[in-house]
Amino acid sequence: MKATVPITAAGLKKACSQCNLLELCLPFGMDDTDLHRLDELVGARRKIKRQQPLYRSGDLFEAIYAIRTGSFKTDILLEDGREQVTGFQMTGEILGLDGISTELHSCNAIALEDSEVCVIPYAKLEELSRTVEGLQHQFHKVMSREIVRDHGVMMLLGSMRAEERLAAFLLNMSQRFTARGFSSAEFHLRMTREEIGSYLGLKLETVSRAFSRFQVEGLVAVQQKHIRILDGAGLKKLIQHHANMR
Amino acid sequence: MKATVPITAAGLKKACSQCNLLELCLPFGMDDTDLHRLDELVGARRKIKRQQPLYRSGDLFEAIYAIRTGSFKTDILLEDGREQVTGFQMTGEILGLDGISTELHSCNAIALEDSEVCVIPYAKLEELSRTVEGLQHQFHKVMSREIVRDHGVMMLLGSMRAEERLAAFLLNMSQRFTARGFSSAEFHLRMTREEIGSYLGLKLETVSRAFSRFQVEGLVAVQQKHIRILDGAGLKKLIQHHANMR
DNA sequence: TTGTACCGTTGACCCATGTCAACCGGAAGA
DNA sequence: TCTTCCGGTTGACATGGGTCAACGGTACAA
Repeated sequence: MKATVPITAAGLKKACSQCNLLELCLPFGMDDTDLHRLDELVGARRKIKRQQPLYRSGDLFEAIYAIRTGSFKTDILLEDGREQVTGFQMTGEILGLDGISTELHSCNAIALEDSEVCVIPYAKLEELSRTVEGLQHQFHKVMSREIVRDHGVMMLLGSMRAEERLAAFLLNMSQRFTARGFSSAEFHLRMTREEIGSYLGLKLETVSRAFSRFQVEGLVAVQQKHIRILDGAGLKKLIQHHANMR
Repeated sequence: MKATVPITAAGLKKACSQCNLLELCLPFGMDDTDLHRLDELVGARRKIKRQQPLYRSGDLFEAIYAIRTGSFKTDILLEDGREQVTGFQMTGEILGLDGISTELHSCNAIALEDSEVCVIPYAKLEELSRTVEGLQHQFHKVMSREIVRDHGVMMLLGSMRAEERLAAFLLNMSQRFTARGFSSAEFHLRMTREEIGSYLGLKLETVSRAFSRFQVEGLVAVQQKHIRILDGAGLKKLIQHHANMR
């Protein structure tokens, strides 16, 4: 099923040390000497077409992936067809950490647009991180950050109301676009209302209505997937001042 | 605030290699030689009284903890007072992984009963796992398992109805008691209805009502915190066959 | 052992969000 | 360029779970 995926093999050395995603990705905080040793780590790049899976639940786990271009969603499917989107990933972020525990992937990673990832063979990563302290430390931080992020989502899902969830989602996206050098106020969402809804534990109609209400209240300008944040402070207030609900 | 916590310092060597929680805890799957090297890792034990924090959000991160006896909850507090319980932990499970990313803890860990933990200084753990492959690998698995578990909770919170959530919770508890050599059918919950509710994204009344309904339907016998599972298969069906909801 | 505060249960009512349905516009493919 | 279909919006209505309140039992502290 995932057989004929193009591997742009590549003797392209200097994978990490010359990558402009440095500050966002695995090598963050590593010094120059360590950094150059990282170059041997990245095996190949892989291009994934929009809507195609990078890996699927049940696939053998062999590598983690760093997103070079594009974006992904990860989701879990229940037997009865229900889907839960567990996250959206942007450039520089790491995919596949779920596979380490059982050596099988436990979720699907689907490209939201044509994308490219760096393949980081896991065995190599463990080996190299035994001698390169900076890598070891950074890798642990990446995993821990994922855990903290997930706890934040649990907070969203467990204790916030529809509008608060959407506000938190928009602020989070804005912040991540900013970190990548894009506008914090204006951006293009790559996912559908349904995918946002699944992520936030809401139906797509509820997401759509919340967007409309935000628009009416002058908090954001929404045109399909194009979002312009007009009052970020207002969005923040929405999250904080809804005391004693749920 | 956490100043006067008793540290049962201890020259008690053989911390891990003689611990009966071996199969559940960090050393799982490590061979004898590696195991003995682990003994140097566990610095001290620490006793925590019921309702007391092992650590709090914002505390400096220095160590992770393995639960020797007792149990804990982890939670996040929002400024406005809302609480989200992000997990319940039992013997052999690891606490504190959230702290690695920022070197500050990002949640509170509160003892649900008088408990004891093994303190594993993080710097030492990183150092040792650079030479002990088995430890490195096992530690990564523990972190990854936490990520997978969190995704499961997101599934609960995002796509399941109240009774499904509670059924999933009970089955999960049952399975974890079984793994510890206790009855899978009869156990004592250490947390309140409110804490269960917070974890499952429900109000305590809803949890209580769901328990009552399960009782009426002959799925479980509930007497306060004492739970007897009468029809585990029935609980499983509840989760799976509620197709096309949410 | 006794007292008490907390925890759990239950009922009545209400509201946020889900459900179902109709319609519209734009992006992708022919 | 044309066509089609998917994604998004909006309305009307249904309902699961939240809210508020009363009460009873139990486990913990003194």
